[in-house]
Amino acid sequence: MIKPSIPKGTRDFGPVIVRKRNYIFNTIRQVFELYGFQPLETPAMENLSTLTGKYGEEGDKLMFKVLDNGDIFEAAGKAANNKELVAAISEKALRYDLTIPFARYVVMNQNDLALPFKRYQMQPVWRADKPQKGRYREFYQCDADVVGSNSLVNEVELLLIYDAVFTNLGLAGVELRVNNRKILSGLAEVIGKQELLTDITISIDKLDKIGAEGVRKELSDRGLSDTDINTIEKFLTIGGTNEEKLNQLADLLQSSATGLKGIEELKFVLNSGLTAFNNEPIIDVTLARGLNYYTGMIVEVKAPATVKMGSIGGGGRYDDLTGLFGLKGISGVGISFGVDRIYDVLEELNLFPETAQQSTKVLFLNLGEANAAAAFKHLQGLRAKGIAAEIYPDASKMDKQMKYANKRGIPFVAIIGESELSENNVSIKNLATGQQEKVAADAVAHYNF
RNA sequence: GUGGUUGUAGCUCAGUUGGUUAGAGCAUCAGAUUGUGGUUCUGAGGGUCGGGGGUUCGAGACCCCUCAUCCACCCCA
Repeated sequence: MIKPSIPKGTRDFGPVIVRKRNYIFNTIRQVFELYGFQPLETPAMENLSTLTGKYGEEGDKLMFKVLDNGDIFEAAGKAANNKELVAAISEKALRYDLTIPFARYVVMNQNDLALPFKRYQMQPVWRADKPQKGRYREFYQCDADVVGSNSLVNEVELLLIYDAVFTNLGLAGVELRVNNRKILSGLAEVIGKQELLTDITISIDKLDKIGAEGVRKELSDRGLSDTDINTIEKFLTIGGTNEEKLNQLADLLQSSATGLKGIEELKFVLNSGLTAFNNEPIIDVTLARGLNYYTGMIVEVKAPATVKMGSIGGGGRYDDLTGLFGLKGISGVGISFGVDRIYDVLEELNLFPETAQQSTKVLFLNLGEANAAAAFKHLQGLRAKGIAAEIYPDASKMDKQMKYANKRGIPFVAIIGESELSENNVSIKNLATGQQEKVAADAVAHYNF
């Protein structure tokens, strides 16, 4: 006998969990649709050539490659090294994220798409990472992106989507943190070390984790002078209200045109006057985000301070994403929801509504052929009214059927035994209260389950 | 890729300095109960102690290898 198991870093989602996950997916989807985003699905596999090189060296390593069919033995023999071997025996790989397939789609369909194109996509992606807490080899991403528009109105709309989704999920106290890559570029410019921009952002991004001292040390290791580090430290300690932060930034970055542009952009996004937020976005100058293709606004959503959880969503503007596939000059901006983490937060704060956890409302007990036949009429009547109802398929002992209802979490049991059959009524028992009442047969469809 | 943790029943875990037939709770099944679940009582089934090798009169325990697991780092969602 083989001991059943699933691959490392993958998960089964049982009925209870799928329901709760769907509640999150549905809430997000509903908001995406309300804001005019259109659904897109792309294949689980992409051509290896579409994906390689798009996520850096690390990404290529973490990509799941799909073995070619047929005789790979012969092809493998001709390979001289690992890289050639992979090329010889694999031409497809599992989707690594949703953004690159989206870019590929836009380029392939550029003649048919009405730009700006607003799409959302909720599908699993795969990474051959070493699994650990909150980190899996198969996980879902929920992205919404706009391509083909430089307007900052898109940034505002995407922030509103975050605001709406978390409001609809009943998750109060989330923090929408925003920054702008141009501000970080401006900082590097002011220091005169533009070539170290990536190193600077990577270090700054770790401030929460390793503290000011840690950042200092890392910056120094990456080749920055004490004067540079002092400037960066001054930058990192910028505080106060959004307006005060913007003023301090303007002061610090006055010699950088790029930096000032970033400040202008942030100002617009925050004070567009277009609308009001439930969760007002907060400027966080230390926000950097790892991906270095971002070029404008960047955003990250932090879970309420009461739960120990990092980011539950993030995104930003990137220029020229489709340039990789030969379509230049198309700018995009997008956001992403971390569904697994949102799930954990809702679970911890007990925020899943009852309706997200219930399936069948009524179970009709099966007490023999004639009784079951009577039950069937009620079943169809209830289903027509949108009430989930089912009958226990076997005429088992009553107590077994009751136990089944209990275990399934079905709130009501309907009993049609000999006496009910002759009296033309149904006994309906509420399993939560233990109370039971007889309801006339023709009134069952109107019963308040 | 680096460092560490833990592998014993379906699940969560006990198991003393190495010593007879490896235990508990939960879960499962049956009965108490031929029309009433969630509470209670009685009983039953269920384990090659992750796998392989070694030390020993004797290994679940000690040693080596290996596999799996979870956690941290790197990186990321």
